[in-house]
Amino acid sequence: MSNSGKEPLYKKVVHELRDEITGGKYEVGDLLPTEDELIKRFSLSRTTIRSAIGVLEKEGIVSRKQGKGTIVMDQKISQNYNFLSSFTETLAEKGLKVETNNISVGLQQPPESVQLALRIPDDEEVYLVQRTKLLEGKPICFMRNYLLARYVPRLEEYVDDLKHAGLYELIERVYLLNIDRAVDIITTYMSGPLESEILHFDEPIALFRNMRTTFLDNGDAFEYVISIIRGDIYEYKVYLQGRPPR
Amino acid sequence: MSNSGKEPLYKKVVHELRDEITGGKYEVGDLLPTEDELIKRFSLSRTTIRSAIGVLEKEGIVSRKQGKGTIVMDQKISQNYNFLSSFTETLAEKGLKVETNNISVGLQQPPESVQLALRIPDDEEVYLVQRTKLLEGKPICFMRNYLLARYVPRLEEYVDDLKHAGLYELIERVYLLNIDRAVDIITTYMSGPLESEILHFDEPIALFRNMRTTFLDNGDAFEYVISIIRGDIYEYKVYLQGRPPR
DNA sequence: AAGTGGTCTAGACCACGAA
DNA sequence: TCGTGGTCTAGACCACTTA
Repeated sequence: MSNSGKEPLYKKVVHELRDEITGGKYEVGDLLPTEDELIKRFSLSRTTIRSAIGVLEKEGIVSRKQGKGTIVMDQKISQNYNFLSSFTETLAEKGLKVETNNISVGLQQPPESVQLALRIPDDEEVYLVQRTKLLEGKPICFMRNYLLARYVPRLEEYVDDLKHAGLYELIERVYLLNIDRAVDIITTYMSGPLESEILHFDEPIALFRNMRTTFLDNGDAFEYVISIIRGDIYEYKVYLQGRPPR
Repeated sequence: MSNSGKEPLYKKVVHELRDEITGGKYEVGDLLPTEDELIKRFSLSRTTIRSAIGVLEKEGIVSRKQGKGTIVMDQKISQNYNFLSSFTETLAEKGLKVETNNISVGLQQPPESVQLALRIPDDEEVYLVQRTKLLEGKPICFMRNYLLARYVPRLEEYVDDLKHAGLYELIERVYLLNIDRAVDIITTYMSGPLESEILHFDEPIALFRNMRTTFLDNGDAFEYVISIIRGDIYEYKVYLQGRPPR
């Protein structure tokens, strides 16, 4: 396999094999071609082929068994869970369109809980971005993002962009920051009057509260987000693989 | 580095480096020794060192940057989330002890929702295991596990073991099955009278409903579990890393 | 016994980041 | 420019599964 473009060879193998698997060339439980066969087919070394299969295994769409082969797993269960996606992106994958409403941005002294989550001193300023997410015109989610101000100077000038683009997209495009990991803590509680008003429902319902801390690729905490989500509409999918280390 | 024992060399490197990181030898944001330094220290090839660092990266406790080095991330955020743990194991990690109560086991024709989740015909029998989990003597969780009967024959004979050991432990020890992945779907709803009675609370509260489908390492669905969990006590932590493929 | 994936070596060149 | 991690080769031997 020649490499005229810039993409690494092992990634080309990943793409080709993933397309074949999701395209239905193999049934669930089928064996992928052996490593030797793939070496001949792509004219690549074993190391390269193995690193490609390693990517597919990490994504959960194949499983390797010594002495047996590489088994095709059910791709229905191995969607893009557990990757860092925004609320909008998650629903877009299901073919649902999310709009943003009632955006407000302001510079703040962070409350203590946010200082703790971001591990910052109490004189470090943060931006508070508040907005409502609508699914098919109806409010489904209310979000409060606290962002470290020193990373996103003059954020208020970009409010209009937020109406049409995602916050993460803005951060990566305008401020050239690399967000690559986060921790979500998900709890649930019964709605009160404020939630009823913000999300436009009448009877009390169960709500998700998602507290996310986002980290940059240098290890610094960068953002703390509290999302209040209608529990009667939304659900979380979490993909679990392997036993814990140790 | 000699290999007198059976453990692969790269895993020894993983253990040694992980111990150093969690033991506080490096601060968050510090650089790990370069690959060349580790090659000399362990007297191993670059490939082996890199595969060890790859494991640590997958666990989220380091992050590699081309041209810069390998950065130590905050191990507080990289606990054993997203690995396949039982309810009991998850709480045990926090130092909490969970007891099991009111166990019942029976052979059933599965309801349609379970047939769908496990992808089995409607004449395939399943065991239904029901039980209550207690945290410090108080009910916190009610679980209904549907297990494919052909994988766990005569399960009812092991009910007494379930009082003291976890279900997964029993399955791995007695039936020699390898469970290696699962999908959780988490929703929330308001409790009704039945939930109040089972979990012993008075006022209506918000509950988690966790629907887990468990898969064996051959790709077959094996078990479907519905857990009802008190939302005022429990929380989920999900560790997210990297952007989705494609 | 044969065939599979798992581990490991000793090199090579490339792409990126910082000085 | 130099040092870092990223990719890749062509081999070797081992461990596990199946027949």
